[in-house]
Amino acid sequence: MVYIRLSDEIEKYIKALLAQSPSGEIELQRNSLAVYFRCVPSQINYVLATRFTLQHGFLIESRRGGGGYLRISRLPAGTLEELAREIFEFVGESVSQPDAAAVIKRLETEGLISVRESRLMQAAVSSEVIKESSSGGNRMRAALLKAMVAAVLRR
Amino acid sequence: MVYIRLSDEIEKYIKALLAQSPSGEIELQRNSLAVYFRCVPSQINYVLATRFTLQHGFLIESRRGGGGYLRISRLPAGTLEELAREIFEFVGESVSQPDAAAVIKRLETEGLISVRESRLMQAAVSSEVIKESSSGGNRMRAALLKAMVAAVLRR
DNA sequence: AAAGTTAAGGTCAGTTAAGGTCAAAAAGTT
DNA sequence: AACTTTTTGACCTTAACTGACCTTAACTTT
Repeated sequence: MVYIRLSDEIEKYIKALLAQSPSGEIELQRNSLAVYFRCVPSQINYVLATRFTLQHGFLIESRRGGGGYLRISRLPAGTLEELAREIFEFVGESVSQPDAAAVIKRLETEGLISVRESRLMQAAVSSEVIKESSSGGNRMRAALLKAMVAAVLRR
Repeated sequence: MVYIRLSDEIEKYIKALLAQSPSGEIELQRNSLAVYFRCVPSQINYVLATRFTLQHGFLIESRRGGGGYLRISRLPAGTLEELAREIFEFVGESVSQPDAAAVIKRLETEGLISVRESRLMQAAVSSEVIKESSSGGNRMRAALLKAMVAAVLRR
């Protein structure tokens, strides 16, 4: 049971830092973080790329060279309508399962949908469900996700 | 001839673990289990597929890759859940759109799901969504509906 | 000022560690 | 014998992690 995923630890650490920051923004150095977690620096990039994307509601800015840094900011919550529009834009004709999951998770953490609703939607876009429909799973999932967002949106 | 069926042993083992878990949910690794029972890993999938389905009252979630796991949860038992079980039974491998709609409507009038959740589910099983996936829409819808009911059910 | 050095962060391909799928062989049942 | 269930193994996909190599910026030296 002791499968400590380094990536998960780093994710938690960054989120804790963010939670403590009143501005919702932190600045840190990739190398220092890597030293702290005794890992290779590119591990940090992996974590950022898999858990702190725009879809997850985060913005990463950085600067190279001497005195370089990573700035991670939590994007401010919009209204359900705004977010929905963004999501429609992003989803387009096709979404992967992880992207869909990130979007739903974001809706939940923004408090726009309940935990139950989140689970509902996650279930609907899960790979197990999608693979039942032999055809282009991603295309189908996109239609599904959009329809569900629209449903929650409806007054 | 009292041959010991490996699958039965694995089933018993998992159920014992579940019984000991206060949350009704356990997380384990397929490989470790396979090593424990000295069998091929895919044997675990067989057991899960034949004895831990939604109809049996279990929900399987999993994650691949490094640090992957199998999460097995027992769906809560009670009168409400009886209904869910009935629905799984009724839905089976395939449902029409009107049947699916009726099922959802029933869940709503029984007070088991909220109006929003109902709309969510209706949206998901709507014909427009389903026909996006050219293949057997009814089969797909069945899987979808079952997964969603399970999702709302889960504690 | 130009060149060199050092201190960052970025990319990407490769390795390892999981779980998933499927079809065929084996075992058991009727 | 025919049928069903179980078991196996070859092959696949995904996630985590690593290291070699690249780019950019600041600092130092000539």
